Amino acid sequence: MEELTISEVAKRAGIRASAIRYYESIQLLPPPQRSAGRRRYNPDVLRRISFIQVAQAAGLTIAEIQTLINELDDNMPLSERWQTLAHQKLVEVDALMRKVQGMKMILVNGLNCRCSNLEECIDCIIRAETSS
Amino acid sequence: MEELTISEVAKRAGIRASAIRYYESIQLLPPPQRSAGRRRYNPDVLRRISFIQVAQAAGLTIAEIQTLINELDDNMPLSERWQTLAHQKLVEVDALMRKVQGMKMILVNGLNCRCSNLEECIDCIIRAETSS
DNA sequence: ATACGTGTTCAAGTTAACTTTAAGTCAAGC
DNA sequence: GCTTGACTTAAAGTTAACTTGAACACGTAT
Repeated sequence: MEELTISEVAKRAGIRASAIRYYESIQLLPPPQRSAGRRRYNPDVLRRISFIQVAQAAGLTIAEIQTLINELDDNMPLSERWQTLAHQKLVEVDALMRKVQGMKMILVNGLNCRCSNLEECIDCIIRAETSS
Repeated sequence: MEELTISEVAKRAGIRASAIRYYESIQLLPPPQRSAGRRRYNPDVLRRISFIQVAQAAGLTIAEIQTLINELDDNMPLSERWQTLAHQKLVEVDALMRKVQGMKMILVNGLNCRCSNLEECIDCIIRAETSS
């Protein structure tokens, strides 16, 4: 079992060493062993980091990932906590989706804009916006 | 022509007075007249603010809205500048849309998760993620 | 011995778009 | 004359998720 330096872990995970130290400082990663003061990581840490990355990609905040991982005193199984969060987050993500679609509509309207001055254009854009 | 106080403008526009002062400080809004030191607004300012709000809803940053409004030395017509920005922004918004869809997929997978511990769940989630 | 590369900690900086706070001004009502 | 409420400014604070900087330690190659 080869131990990894922090920069090796960073490289393999595709993040910066400073991010790893930050995760450790907020208890998202457990403190690793040290050799001459330097961190030495078991390759298992890479799975942990992958989890963090997937959770972030799903829209969970670091704070939410923390409670997901660290609430050991809570006897709810992990899958249940994950599902609870996934449920909440799906509501947020659906709202986000609608917002992005709204953004797109405004922009597409903007592409059809033929106004020559600000006053005119303001009315044109607002008309397009409120009529949709 | 009734002039409005800053709090009346704020109320009608649905923003805070501090936001209006901020917009003025960064030249997004022109400095209004003063009466006894207090700002007095022509109701026209409400159209300006609507424009800012629509542009923000379209995903433009304040900096982008600034260049859109304030680049008067540039002889490109407003509609053209707006279209250039809309074009760029549509690319970003499409990327955002794909990201949000990715978020949703991860979350829906999460709802099917039946893992009982972290190790198992990490693998389960990452498997679902990488197989999609 | 010394320079180098990589590591360490802790505090402060980054970004956007405002908000909050502190300290002071002003007109009107009592 | 004094209180009240709305206003003014400039500077500092907010949020998330890190990054950067300063000052120092360590082991290895020269």
